[in-house]
Amino acid sequence: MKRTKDEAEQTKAGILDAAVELFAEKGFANTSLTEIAKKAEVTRGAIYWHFKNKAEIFDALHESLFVPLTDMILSDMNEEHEQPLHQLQQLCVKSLTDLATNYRKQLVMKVLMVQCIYGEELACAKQKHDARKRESLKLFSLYIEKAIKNGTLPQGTDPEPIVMTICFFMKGVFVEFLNDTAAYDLEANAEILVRHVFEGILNCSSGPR
Amino acid sequence: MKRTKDEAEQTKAGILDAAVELFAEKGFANTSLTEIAKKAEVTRGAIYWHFKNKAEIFDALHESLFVPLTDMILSDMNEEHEQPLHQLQQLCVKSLTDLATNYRKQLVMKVLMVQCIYGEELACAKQKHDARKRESLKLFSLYIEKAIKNGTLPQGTDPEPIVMTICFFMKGVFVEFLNDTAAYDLEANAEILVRHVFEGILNCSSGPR
DNA sequence: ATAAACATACATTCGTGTATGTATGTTGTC
DNA sequence: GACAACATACATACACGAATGTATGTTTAT
Repeated sequence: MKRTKDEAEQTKAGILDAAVELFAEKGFANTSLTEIAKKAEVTRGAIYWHFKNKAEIFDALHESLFVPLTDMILSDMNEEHEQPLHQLQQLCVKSLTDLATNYRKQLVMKVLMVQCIYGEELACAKQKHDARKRESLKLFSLYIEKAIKNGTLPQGTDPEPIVMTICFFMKGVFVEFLNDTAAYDLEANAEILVRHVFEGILNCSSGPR
Repeated sequence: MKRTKDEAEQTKAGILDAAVELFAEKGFANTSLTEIAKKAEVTRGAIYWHFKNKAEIFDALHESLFVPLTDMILSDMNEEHEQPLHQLQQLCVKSLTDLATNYRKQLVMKVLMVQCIYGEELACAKQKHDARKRESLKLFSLYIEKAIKNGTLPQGTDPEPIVMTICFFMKGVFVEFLNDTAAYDLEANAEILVRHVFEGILNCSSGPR
């Protein structure tokens, strides 16, 4: 029972859809290929045709998300802004509101950030994940250094604790929000939350106690 | 081969030690009772004697950690402080430095916060976990409301976004630090990090832009 | 003696991976 | 444009190991 090429792509997409929902609900390790097949209304044969194994499904989800993300950040970097800190601040707000309004992204991010454990099986995915993180850390540092040269932050400021603060905070928001999407109105509060942190950084650097 | 009572308690502790290290390293789901038994130099029979199943080992680890924690917080609450926000700030710093200097706590917290997935198997533990979280959320709110009555924060301030900010931030620090303990010098940076956030809250509430 | 504190052995389930079957789309050829 | 030849897109069936839970054996403290 061979299908046409379009139909095949459709079943592959269906498998991914079923997988991401099950992963997000029960976790990667607690989801079997049998369950995925059942939800996608195919057999395990179909899954093994399109993917090498369960880890490759995970990889496909991972890849589907991070390609558009890096594009967004890079295009933002190109726009020279006279207030680098505000630019970074807006980037943070944007990524939060984006998350809050994009259901698919919520599902995938939940799988990647809270519903999986990067052990042996996902070693390959973990490497990519860490690489992405290092990239964004560098980007953050760039913004901060720009702000120091610019004069927004005082000369001689150490960028590292600032980057750490922003990073940790953003991570916390992601994890907590994804853990129970209905518990917080992230879209409404994103700007206030981010402002809290950035005001603190500004205030702390200019006049430490 | 029956052992004396002390010896029995010792083997039970040995099982817990082996379990927490394996859980922290490879994750709860990716660790089998056979591996735990091997590391603890006992057989699975010993494990099933002391624990009903793997979930009960998890539960024991969970319980061992949170009893001292709540004690600490409650004793802190009893000391009436004239600056509630500073009190909360110091509590945050203390819990971070405490984490940074307590290896055992790092292991257990890593298991609880990043190396496990709360599915069916751990439903019981999840309930307790959530209850603890709600408690600490209430406590946080109490501090903030105190600060508002006290005048440290302006009248009419909404406590919720403030609590959210602190919560999210602390969660992020925990998760990121536990994810790679060697990557950050948390003990050295705890105070600066926390100060960033609290300064931001103060500054934001008194004079919003 | 008896029950605690395990070790050993066994049954059973579950998930994976692979091998194979099979029906259908696709392509080249005349 | 029709038909063979082949590749594709799965479904089915089976073999295998791994993990769990339990039943039972064995030793020793009390």
